[in-house]
Amino acid sequence: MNIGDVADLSGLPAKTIRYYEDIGLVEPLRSANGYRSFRQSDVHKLAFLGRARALGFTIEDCRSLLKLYADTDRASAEVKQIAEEHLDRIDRKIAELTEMRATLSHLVDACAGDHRPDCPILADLAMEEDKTRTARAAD
Amino acid sequence: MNIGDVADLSGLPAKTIRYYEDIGLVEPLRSANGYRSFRQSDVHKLAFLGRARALGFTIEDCRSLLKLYADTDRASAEVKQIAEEHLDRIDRKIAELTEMRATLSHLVDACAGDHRPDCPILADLAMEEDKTRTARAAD
DNA sequence: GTTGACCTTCCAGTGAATGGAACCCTTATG
DNA sequence: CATAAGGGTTCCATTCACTGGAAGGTCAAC
Repeated sequence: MNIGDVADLSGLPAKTIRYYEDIGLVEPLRSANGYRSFRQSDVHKLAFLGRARALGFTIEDCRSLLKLYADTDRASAEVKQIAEEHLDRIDRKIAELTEMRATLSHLVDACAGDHRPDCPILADLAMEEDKTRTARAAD
Repeated sequence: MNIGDVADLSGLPAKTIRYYEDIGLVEPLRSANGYRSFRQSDVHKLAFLGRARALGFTIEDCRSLLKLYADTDRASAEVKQIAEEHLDRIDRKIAELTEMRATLSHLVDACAGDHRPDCPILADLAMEEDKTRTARAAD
């Protein structure tokens, strides 16, 4: 199969598939004309990668997961550990964003958003000691 | 003030401050010895930048916000718009992560995490049509 | 005069692709 | 036979916001 078909099947852009070959995640064969020739197993691997990436696993995680997938003697504990670490990363990220969101939405609510220059958002960023103090006082 | 003091005051690494000069966010003076010489206003700007970045604004957002801050004829609506767009970005990101989190934690819970090879996480990534089907059926 | 803590510039790398240029291969059509 | 469309190929540059490191200049103290 050529790269275009694989792109359609796996949902990954051809560019990305080439990149994945570059970094050694897949190793398609080559046809006589120099075109990449993907086996069924390559397509499967790429779809696997697509789903792992969609869950936010890093490329290095993906590499490990693929290795574990290929190893029928693996311990599921190894897989689980990777997934749990990733879950922690996600939780930390969500917490960070949620905090940003809280502060920001607070500021947005306080801002008139009209033609006048007075702006609690800027005031907060500038840390002007003002009447318009917000949650940032807790810093 | 030299860069080290400013780094301490603003909480930004010296490297980052140099980078911000590079991309034109601050323009410190120079002493005779070639050292950067920061005015009070530069320190203030850098602290502003630090807070804006901590809220997740992009560098380009920061550039716009600084410009608006300097412009006493601004309309707060302009500031608010930038903030609201950013809030949307955050919300989208949180939603994305929350979905990842849900799927992933589901899989983690289903995985024994022992010495045996059977693993619902890998099964899901490989899309094996199995007893261990999860929410992914909705795809 | 030498140590050590500063400061300088410049170059490379991060993650995970993505965009584009320049060029080759295949197939169909005039 | 020419050529045009629609594949494919490689290689290089760019993204974002820094960060690390090398090689070297400056300054204050001892």
